[in-house]
Amino acid sequence: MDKKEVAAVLEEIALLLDLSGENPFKVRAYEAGARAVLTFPGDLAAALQSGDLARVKGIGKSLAGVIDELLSRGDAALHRDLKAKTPPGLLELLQVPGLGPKKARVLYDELHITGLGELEYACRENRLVGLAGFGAKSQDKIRAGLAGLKRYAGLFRLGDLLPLAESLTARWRGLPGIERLEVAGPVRRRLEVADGLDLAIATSQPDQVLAALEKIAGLQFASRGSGQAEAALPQGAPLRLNLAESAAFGAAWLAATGNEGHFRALQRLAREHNLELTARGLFEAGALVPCREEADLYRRLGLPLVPPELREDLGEIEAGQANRLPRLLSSEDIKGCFHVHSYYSDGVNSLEELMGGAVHRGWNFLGLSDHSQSAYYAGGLKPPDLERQKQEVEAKGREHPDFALFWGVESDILSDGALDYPDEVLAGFDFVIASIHSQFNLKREAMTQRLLTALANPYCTMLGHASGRLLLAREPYEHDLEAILAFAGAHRVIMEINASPYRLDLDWRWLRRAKELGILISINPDAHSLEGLDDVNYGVMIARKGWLTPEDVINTYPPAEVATILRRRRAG
DNA sequence: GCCGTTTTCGGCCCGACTGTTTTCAGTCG
Repeated sequence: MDKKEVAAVLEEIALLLDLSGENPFKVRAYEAGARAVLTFPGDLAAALQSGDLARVKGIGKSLAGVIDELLSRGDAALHRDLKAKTPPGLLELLQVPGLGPKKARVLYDELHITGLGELEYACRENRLVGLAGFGAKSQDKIRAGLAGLKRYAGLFRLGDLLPLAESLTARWRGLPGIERLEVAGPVRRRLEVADGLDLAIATSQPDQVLAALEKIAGLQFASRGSGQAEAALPQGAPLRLNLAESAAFGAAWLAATGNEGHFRALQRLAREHNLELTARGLFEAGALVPCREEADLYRRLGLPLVPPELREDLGEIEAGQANRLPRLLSSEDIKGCFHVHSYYSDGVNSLEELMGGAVHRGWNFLGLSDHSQSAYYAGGLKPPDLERQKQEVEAKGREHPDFALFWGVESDILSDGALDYPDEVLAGFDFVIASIHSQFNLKREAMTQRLLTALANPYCTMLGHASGRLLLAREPYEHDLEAILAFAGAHRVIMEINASPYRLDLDWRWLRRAKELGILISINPDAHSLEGLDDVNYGVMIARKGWLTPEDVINTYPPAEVATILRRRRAG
């Protein structure tokens, strides 16, 4: 077990203890232990052996024992026992917004509810009203929460589907009968959420391929039509296969990639050229025009290859005809990033490690930004912590003169729009990311005003995760994004694409508008670990989807120019 | 369960909001 897995078990123990009504301080001890494990700098097993782990704050005798069990056997008796005595389905209830351990426990004890379906039924029967601590409003809130969960059912984040797509294609390429295998569908178009995974396969033996996949991957193809087959992946997402002869692969891949509007527009264009385009191929007077590549097909229609991210029927065909498709940003253009958390707040790595991670990725700058003081739950930095961090940043700067480490902060935007430190403290940072992390339920007007007040602060360099959404988990707060973008454009406030696959916020649908307004974009991984730095790639996908070029994105600028841009904003 | 010590037991404990209450518990970030 690695640190992450150990910490996850400790967290689940905390949750299970909480559900069983244990002493809240004991619960907190396991939560703190999980954090301590996650942020422990060295090797866990070695530290356990040497006794170093027992000296870590937050890890006492009991936790050290549990960790020992986890490392040596892969599980722990306490965890097993708690799971055994917790009714299955009780954990599931905690997904519902507004339902925590206490209330979930009441629902189980009083109504014997152990799952979302039962909970929904109980709400319909009006049975929650009258339970201790429940009333009409809490029942309504739970019902709304359940409806929200249902709305998300059957949808999956790009951040889950894309790695899955990559591992499956890597495994299946080269299977007998498969001449070519490519990702298609919304995942290839880099939509932030999708209803499944589409693959396009070139083969002259579709039956043999499907049989091989059934055997090797344990798939059961529920439907199997002409050139198509569908199965449920073990991970829960539907897998749709589109099979075609190599000579028609271009059309099959294009059709399977979509979107529908884009493909239909191409079909219309084909008719204008006296051609017929279907998922089975491109035809001229009934005869197949061989197009193995999508590019062949676009060329026949008088178009350059439209990058898959742009295929949303949002003017990309017209732009292609006018030869005005943008030179899209790519991961190779990235030279660094902002919005990285260290172990000073809720990240797990040291400054040295994070800088190493940046260098390893071929970057030459990094913008460190831990949480500000009001973010208690995330270990937000008080002024003395800032002083310590500043000294370390300066020391690192001297040690690594070829690398630019910018010192910043992710400042909470307080409810009145103020930032989380006085101006004289803010003035000490190289940059400030202003973000909302609490009080999400303001009315649209008040929330917009709050955001505008924050942006009007000259020390606010950029706005973090503008909408506050969590994909498939939390809707955006109410706000007038047009007004916010207009202000940002007029006052040179940078807008973040939060590249965490849980956020992807700004939404790509607003990026062309942002560009129109002259806004500079920063692709921010919101990294809490070294691996988190790679989330920049999701930001690049979203930027491409929003037609952005390297010039639109601060991550592509050399460090000296970045520094100038940061200073310029302050000068007003 | 952990910590710290005036050392083996008492304290730990953010702040806002909501909804259920009649002074507070639960939830959330």
